Amino acid sequence: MLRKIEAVIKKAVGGKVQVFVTTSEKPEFGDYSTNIAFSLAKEKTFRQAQGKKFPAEIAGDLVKKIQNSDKKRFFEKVESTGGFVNLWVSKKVLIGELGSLLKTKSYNPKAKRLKINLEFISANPTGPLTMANGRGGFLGDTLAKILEVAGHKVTREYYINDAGNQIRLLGDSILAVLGKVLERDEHYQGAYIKDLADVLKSKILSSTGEKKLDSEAIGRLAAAELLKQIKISLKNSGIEFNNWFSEYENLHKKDELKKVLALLEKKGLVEKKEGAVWLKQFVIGGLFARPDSKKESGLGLKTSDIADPDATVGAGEKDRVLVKSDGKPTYFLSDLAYHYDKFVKRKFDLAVDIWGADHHGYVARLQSGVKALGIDSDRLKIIITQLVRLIEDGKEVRMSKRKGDFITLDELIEELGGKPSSAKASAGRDAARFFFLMHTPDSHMDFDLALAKERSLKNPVYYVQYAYVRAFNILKRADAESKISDLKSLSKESELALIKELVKFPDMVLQIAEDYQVSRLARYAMSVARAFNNFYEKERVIGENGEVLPERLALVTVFKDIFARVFALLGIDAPEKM
RNA sequence: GUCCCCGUAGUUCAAUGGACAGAACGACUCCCUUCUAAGGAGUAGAUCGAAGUUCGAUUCUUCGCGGGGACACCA
Repeated sequence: MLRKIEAVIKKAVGGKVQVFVTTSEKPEFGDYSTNIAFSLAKEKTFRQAQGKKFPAEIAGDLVKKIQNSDKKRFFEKVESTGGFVNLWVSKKVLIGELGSLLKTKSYNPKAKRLKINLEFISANPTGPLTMANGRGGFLGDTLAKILEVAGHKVTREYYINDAGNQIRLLGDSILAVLGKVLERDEHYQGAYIKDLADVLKSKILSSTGEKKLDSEAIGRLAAAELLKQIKISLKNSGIEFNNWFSEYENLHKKDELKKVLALLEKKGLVEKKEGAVWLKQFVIGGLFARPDSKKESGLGLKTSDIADPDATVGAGEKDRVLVKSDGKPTYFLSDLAYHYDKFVKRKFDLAVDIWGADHHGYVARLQSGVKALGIDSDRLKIIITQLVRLIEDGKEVRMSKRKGDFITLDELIEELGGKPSSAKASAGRDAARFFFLMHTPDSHMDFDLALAKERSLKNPVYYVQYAYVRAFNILKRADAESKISDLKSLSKESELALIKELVKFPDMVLQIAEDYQVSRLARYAMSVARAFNNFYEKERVIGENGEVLPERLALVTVFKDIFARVFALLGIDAPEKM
């Protein structure tokens, strides 16, 4: 819709100006508005042609131009106030838009279809998924769905760190429980380690001689076991993946790390010193120099949401170890191999990584490492989700995965709604999902579990779902057919307001696919629900004698259809009763 | 010490550089002979401070002041 309006205005105004239209926040400023007069006032060529004018004057001229060229009555009203041009779209256009919206599932048929690798959660298989993993998980899952309906091909990937120190440590931790090695401070602790020891006990104790399992082998067995549990948690949370990428199987076993190392050596970017192999960060003149920090990223992402490599590269970045003096590769090297695999071997146009805040210092390193491999770092977007702090009795509770002291995702869902196996399973999932999706990843959230539990009935998700239930009930009771064209006879304020809100849906999807601000969708759901509840209170669809008003029934039908799509993207239930 | 994120209503959070800074919860007033009141209508209530850029700054820049996080031959 935004693009259609922009096109109409551009045509009316003529010339080559960029036209940006936004939805208006207040009814007196129309349905949509544009600040084009302000931009024109500054424009050099415009000044030369028309002389210096104030925005308000220009806006007045634009209104006349638009009115004169709008023969088909696209707009019902065009006004200017304070330099803004405010637009009221005609009912005919709105209804036409809704009609075509109902018929389509793709909101951007003309879009360039990008092949996107979206990697999220990727929690080490050394313990259950935590509440914090849920934040990135819900974000990734919904972002993937939005990118898909916006026309892109998305691979949702979980990177399994099943190689390296932490796997040996996991195996060691289990041996410690079994009394085979001494307990150490750095061992993973918590009840789940004891459970794993029980499960793997006979396998470990029966292995002898040549086939005796070492820490790493045990760690790998344990990791596989934990991964099974992680997959169950993901299923309960409604988070889907379609690719599981094992570091061990796909990179280490295939010698991909060595290949990437050889590539870097060939480029002369590698140095051996102090018994280790290093990646030199500043060897190519200007390669990592700080470019214009104000430049827009290709996707129009907000720099505050996407860690900006240019902000830190050059300032603190230094040589980094790729291979340790004991001959083992660092995590950095395997990450480079992993991203080389994404971009070069699997040919993704774009890789989006969602990481927890504890990794944000790593962003610059990986970005410049990817650059060193000769890959345009604009193709790698890293989204950082800030920490979720758990508050209890007004004080922060420190969570540590290693110490086994944390709230799992399963526990969170259960607290908010009921056991995953129960009939009300989806309630907790929906409450948790909506809660996290409402907030931007930037916000440092304080999460008081007791309060969340107490307030779970006040969670906005129920408000949103309740609106859907109301619509469903009307349709069930009415038991009649209606057509989109029936909408024409609607004229009440609450009816038109709802139509205008519904029409925004595709714009919303496309905008999020551009700027990744997923929280907009949750907020949009709330405002649509509000518009519907308002309509519901004021106008009856089924009269007191049971007669059905077809035009209102049509509106309810459209609402239910679009709302179901919003729910699907958010990954929450569209309930028929509550 | 260096770097990153955050600072908005009593609370938890919103706001592509736009108009009178929005919601939810909480507080206070009203509204159930009506399709589920898990609802609707209304009232009160906020941009950490100081400069700067701009026609216009919650947003961008710089400097303070608070809170959180990261700075390994860990992952």
